[in-house]
Amino acid sequence: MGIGPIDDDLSRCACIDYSACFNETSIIARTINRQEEPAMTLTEEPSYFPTYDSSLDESLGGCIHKWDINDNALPKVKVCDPFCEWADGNSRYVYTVTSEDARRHISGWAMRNTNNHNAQILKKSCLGVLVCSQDCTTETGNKVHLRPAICDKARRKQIGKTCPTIRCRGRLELMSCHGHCGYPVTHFWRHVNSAIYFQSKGVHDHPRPEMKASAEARRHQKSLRQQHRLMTVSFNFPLLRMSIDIICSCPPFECTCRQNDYMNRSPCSPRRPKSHLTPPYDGQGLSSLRLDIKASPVVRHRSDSHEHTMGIDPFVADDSNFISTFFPPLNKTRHDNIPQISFPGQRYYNDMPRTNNMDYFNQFTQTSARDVGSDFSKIGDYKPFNSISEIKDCALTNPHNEIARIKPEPTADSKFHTPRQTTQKDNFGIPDAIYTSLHDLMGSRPCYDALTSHENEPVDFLSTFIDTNDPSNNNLNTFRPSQDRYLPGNRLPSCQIPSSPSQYAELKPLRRSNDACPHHIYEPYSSYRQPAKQNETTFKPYDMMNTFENGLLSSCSDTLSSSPPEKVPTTRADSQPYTRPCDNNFHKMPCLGDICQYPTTTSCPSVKQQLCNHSINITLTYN
DNA sequence: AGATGCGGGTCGG
DNA sequence: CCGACCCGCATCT
Ligand SMILES: [Zn+2]
Ligand SMILES: [Zn+2]
Repeated sequence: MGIGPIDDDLSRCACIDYSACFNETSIIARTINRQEEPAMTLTEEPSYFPTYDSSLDESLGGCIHKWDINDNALPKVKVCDPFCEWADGNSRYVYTVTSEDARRHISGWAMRNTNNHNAQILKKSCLGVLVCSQDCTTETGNKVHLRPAICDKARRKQIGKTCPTIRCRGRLELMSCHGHCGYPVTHFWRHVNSAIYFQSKGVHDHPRPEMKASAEARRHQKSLRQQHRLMTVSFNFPLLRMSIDIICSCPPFECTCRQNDYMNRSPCSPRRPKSHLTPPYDGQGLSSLRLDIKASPVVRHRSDSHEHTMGIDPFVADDSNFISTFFPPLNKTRHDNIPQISFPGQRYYNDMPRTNNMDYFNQFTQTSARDVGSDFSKIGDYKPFNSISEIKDCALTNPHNEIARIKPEPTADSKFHTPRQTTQKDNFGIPDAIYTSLHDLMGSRPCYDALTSHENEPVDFLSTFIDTNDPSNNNLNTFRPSQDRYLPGNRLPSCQIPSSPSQYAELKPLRRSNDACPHHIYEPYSSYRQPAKQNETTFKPYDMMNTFENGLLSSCSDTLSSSPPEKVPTTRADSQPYTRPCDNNFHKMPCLGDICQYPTTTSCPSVKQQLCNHSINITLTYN
């Protein structure tokens, strides 16, 4: 049989150096040869490759097994074979039970389970490979050889999808395997004699699919994108209601959230919002997360890409960072490397007659204030700002303003005084309706960074974190910003527990579900650190523009990633310590330190996990 | 969601 | 009867 010698060589290669001999040419050659072969039955395996075993030499790889997987008794072996991921041909191996790959019946080929009505022998058949209908070549010069999903349903979804190659309009097609007399190549696994016996029948007549890890990584990316789509913003003017959900990204049935009490949430259900941070709007008081925008054409913003998030700084060195983020000026000259983005309500914004973005900001804030009460007069008069600097001046000269420019009328009715309103905190001139929204959205700290633009501004950053009127936060007086060396302008604190300075856990990407958390979340300081050339403005840690571009907001990790990471030594021994309150209430408070570092002896790792497992879902509803 | 394994059932040779 | 194959279910990651 002409096919014999060829496959003999290939099978030996499969044990030794498979990649060196298995290529497209050999596949074609074998395919042609097999087509010239007379028909054979599937049960005549020994005659299919008559010279296979006898031609093997132990010196060529040790493939000397002559048993068949169906034999009643399989011979015991003294030395097990090294695991072969790309077994092909009529190959047989005996693996040790300590081989994880063997235990899991791993194969580079996409093998699906096949019922052979024999519980003793696990049978799998090859699914082939997904190829591009136009047989395109990727930018790296490779052909598209995707791994078919093992799940039938998932595989059906794969077929027909657009080729992943950029600028290729081809569709994914399934190149089936016919390597075993027209049927797919089959693998057999049998656990006996304290070993794992493997046998392959047939020769794959198709290229190898991508590695399993590669397919899993792609699937993971897909899931991340889907998660971003959840953040899609719907704009249906005029009434906007903003609510915030904490979305759990724990794998279903593996939710670890119930182990924690971060943000005082109840145990979550898979794929369901865990809770609403949004205080329910009762139509009486000021709902901090309720905004209003005047009527406009319906705009639906959908973005599922955030590739440009990293390394782009939309916050140029002017003072309209915050405002222009939400309401960018139409004629503003932007940095060349800054992509022009779309944002929710852009059409309305673009169509709005005005001279600068302040008009829109004022209108935005005014209508926001109007909406927070059923009767605008109950809230107070609104004095529009004339400039961004005025906003900041207001913030600086009125560090404990109740609501900048929105002065509630004195009233005995406490229903108009939500904790947000009565809290003496620096809103940076941003009306509470917006400020508190951002405050809640960004876990306080990014909001602070976004709202300040001069590194030497006196700030009470702590007040931006928490409600200091809350009696449960009294002990926060010990919580002071440090003169942190990581940041220009000493603008970021370094969270440290003085009593255990050496017990900081390096935050590394966690395995499994926590891999969804980008690594840069663990290097928050690198995100905050400014390139030297950008010394005119200190902030850029929080990229609100990209936040909107990405569907308003993705997760805590994304909000902390905006600049090209400039590695900063993370030596913590010399960082300025501050006392981090450790009562239960405080642990509910978002804190930059929560993102940065934790003592290993506290429950902070669980919080760390929370930060990775959760994203914030903002829903904007326009009536 | 998808991988993986199990097993009932069907169909054609 | 055998092997391929479909499908649903359960479990795990
Ligand atoms: Zn293609
Ligand atoms: Zn195959």
